[in-house]
Amino acid sequence: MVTISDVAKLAHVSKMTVSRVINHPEQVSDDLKKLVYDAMEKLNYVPNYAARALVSNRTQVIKFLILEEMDTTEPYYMNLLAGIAKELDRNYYSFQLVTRKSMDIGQCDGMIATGVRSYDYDTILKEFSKPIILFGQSDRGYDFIDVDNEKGMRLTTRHVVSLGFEKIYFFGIDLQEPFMSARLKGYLDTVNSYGLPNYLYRMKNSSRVAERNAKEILSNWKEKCAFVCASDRIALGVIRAAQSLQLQIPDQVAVTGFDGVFLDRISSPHITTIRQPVVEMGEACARMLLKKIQEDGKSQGHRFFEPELLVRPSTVHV
Amino acid sequence: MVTISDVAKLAHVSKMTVSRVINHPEQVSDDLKKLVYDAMEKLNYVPNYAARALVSNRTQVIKFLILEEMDTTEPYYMNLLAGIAKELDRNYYSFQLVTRKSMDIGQCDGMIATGVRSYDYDTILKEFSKPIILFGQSDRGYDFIDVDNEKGMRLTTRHVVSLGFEKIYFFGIDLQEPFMSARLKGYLDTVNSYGLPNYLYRMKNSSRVAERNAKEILSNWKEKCAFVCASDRIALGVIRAAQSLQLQIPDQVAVTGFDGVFLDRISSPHITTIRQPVVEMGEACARMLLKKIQEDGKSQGHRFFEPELLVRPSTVHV
DNA sequence: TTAAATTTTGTTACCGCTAACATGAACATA
DNA sequence: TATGTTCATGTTAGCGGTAACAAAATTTAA
Repeated sequence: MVTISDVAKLAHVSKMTVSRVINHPEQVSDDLKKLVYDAMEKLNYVPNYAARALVSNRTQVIKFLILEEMDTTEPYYMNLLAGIAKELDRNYYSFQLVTRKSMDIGQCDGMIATGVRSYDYDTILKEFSKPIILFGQSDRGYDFIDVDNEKGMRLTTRHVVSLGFEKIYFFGIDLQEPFMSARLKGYLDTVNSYGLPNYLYRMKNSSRVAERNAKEILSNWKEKCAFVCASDRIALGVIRAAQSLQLQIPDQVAVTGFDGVFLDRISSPHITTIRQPVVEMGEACARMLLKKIQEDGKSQGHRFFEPELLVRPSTVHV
Repeated sequence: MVTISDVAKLAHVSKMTVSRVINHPEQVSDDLKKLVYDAMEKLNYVPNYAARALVSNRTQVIKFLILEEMDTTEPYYMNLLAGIAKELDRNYYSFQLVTRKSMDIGQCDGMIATGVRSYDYDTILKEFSKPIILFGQSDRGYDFIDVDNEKGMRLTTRHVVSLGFEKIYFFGIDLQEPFMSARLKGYLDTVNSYGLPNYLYRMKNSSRVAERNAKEILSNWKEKCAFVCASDRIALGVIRAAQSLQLQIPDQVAVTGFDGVFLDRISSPHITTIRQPVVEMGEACARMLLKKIQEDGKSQGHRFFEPELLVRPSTVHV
């Protein structure tokens, strides 16, 4: 293994100068810097992060806490994880994937938490003293990253309005959480602004439940209608309901989802949905957390990502 | 932060004795051991893994290399990851999620690789000098973990035979890899053993492609037939094809999948499939890798997990 | 009883790196 | 020329832990 001492020897400088070149290059003269860089290159030097972690009293580990039941949300998280991983790699951090049960195991420099529900604040999050970033909007003053949920739902609702639908059902998730309130608001504001009536339904985020509910509504179908759903999973159920009742998609029934991760493309027909740039959001989470760690826990605020409407055959003919 | 020295002071012993209690307790007398344990408890001592990593020249990091396109396989990997994470947590290891591009970034003590194809051996794997475990069977002498693919396919094929189907299509994935050969063999051996003809199709692992192929076959449907598919994704396509042709599932057309992760339950009807115990397999991967690291790279052989047939409405009435 | 062997415990040095301080050179000021 | 002031570089010590050796305590053998 090549160490800082090897580099120092080859460059005929002290270890400290090499260390400075790496961490505070502005303090070193250009001549020496060049010598050191050349030596590093020649020896293929790679810093030892365990040593650095030891001296700076850090771990180079961050935790990713998933508080939701994972199998209801899997495909979504894999992308998020990929984004987080990408940014962490770049900074020589590694991560631990933890759940409620395993979150206390081992040390870390900070945490990204997702699937946080109201009741988690007092139990899980309060205990945690290291920097933390939430994935998913929060109204408790925590730093977070999320897509602009309200705007996303405005986009889908406006989309079906523009297609001439006047009976527009909202199929939401039965959670009293900020992201759902925002999506609901996006729907309500839009139908109100067009002077259309609203039809609110809230249910478990499950394709079967959505299928059942949609079937009931559609069983005595009379006029064309649209379902704007709070998730692709729910949209999937609605599509199946319409198909089993032999209703034409998208002419008699139009359906929109939310997320744009995986399920929208598994469905047939593909689902018009709001794409969340999940990978980029993962990167942003990691970046924000690393910055927060570096700045000694200073609050980083929040950031909403721009939602993107993907128009697909569940609302329009190709 | 509580260190080994704090414990030593409280227990009135040397640092070394504390270290020994942790790593080689058999070398310490019971009296001192008790003193040390009490002190550790009282102070809530947690070892510093960066320090340990430094002195033992390890990183406490393992990499998880995904060589497949991730969005074709996401749901599967999330579970695998969960399993790996669980076992690593227990051993105070963290991990890095890497791809072809990022695999050289940072150090590690070993790697778990998945989605490995024939051409990867000479390019990616040969370069890597640390212990490595493959997820997915291999015929190149690498240590690996997989489900018993051959047996899994025997189970689904035998299942549809037992339901009275005599025309049984095999919808495989167009990859010349050991796992596919094994699944194919499981199908062929079974139909042969019953004196039934075989019908082989191989295609991209995509529900759309499968849908198209199945539609062609089913468009002039005459007799009841079954499709044993090499993935749930392909099975999903076949089910959609049958439904769009108004064929009754499971009476006129029966369908089985493979994997039992996520997609089997997204489908309607749910898919009869082979459940792979993916979480446990992930744990096993991690355990095997840690053992290999500990034993200085010694070969660990391989392990096949038992596949489990899940019977669902895509082959039988509920 | 005493030397030798064995077990238990302590001391030292070092893993690779960096903060804090020490030194020395270059330049400005009086 | 003597005396600060900067700036660039080197020296020292220590982060928390463990291997290797040394010393002390105990057991065994003669």
